[in-house]
Amino acid sequence: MAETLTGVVPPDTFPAVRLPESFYARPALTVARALLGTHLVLEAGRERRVGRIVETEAYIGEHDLACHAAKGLTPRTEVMFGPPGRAYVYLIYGMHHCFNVVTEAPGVAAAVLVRAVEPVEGLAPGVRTDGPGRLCRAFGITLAHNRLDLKSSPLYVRAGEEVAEARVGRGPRIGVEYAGPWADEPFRLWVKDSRHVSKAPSRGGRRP
DNA sequence: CTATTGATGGTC
DNA sequence: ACCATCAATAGG
Repeated sequence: MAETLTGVVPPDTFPAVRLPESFYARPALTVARALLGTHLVLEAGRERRVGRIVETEAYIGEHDLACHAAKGLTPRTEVMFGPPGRAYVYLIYGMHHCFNVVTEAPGVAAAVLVRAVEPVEGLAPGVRTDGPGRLCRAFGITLAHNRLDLKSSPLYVRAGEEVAEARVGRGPRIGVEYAGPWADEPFRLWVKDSRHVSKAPSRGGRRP
């Protein structure tokens, strides 16, 4: 297996494993589903960190009030208006980073938030990778990775094992209650039998 | 220039 | 339930 060469294999020894731009050039919800089971990879020097994506959320465009692009074209959202297959990384609450992949054709501002991965390689035992902030912390993903092209940079996604439809869970996105009717859209997807899916705060549990 | 606000997560 | 902590955004 390639793993036996970890640490001595130059970056881009296996460029073919990268998902092509055509993978990302589709509606965000389609990409969010297709990303389940794929591998997020970050090569930093001799280190390679890999996680199997088990939870995603789709932000489908400017009309989606939960999507940052609903603010229009700004310096922050510009990358979402650009070509598909780029990274959109932002800082939230002053301390956590969130990693997204840009989807759809240029001009359509949509993205998929990667909310959780299962450790596959290069991640210290016990380090949690459930939750968008925790997985970025584990990988070392920061604003320095914003706008990177996933098909030509050390940060990319490669094909993984298929996830059968029966194993896909679906529900409302987390933390977007401000988005009115869009908060209820079931644009969050996860692998049902994974222990590494983030624990979603229960909505609707609030009593008057 | 100042004010507000989070695609969160840890702690109480 | 509280809150740490700052980039981006809206508004003056």
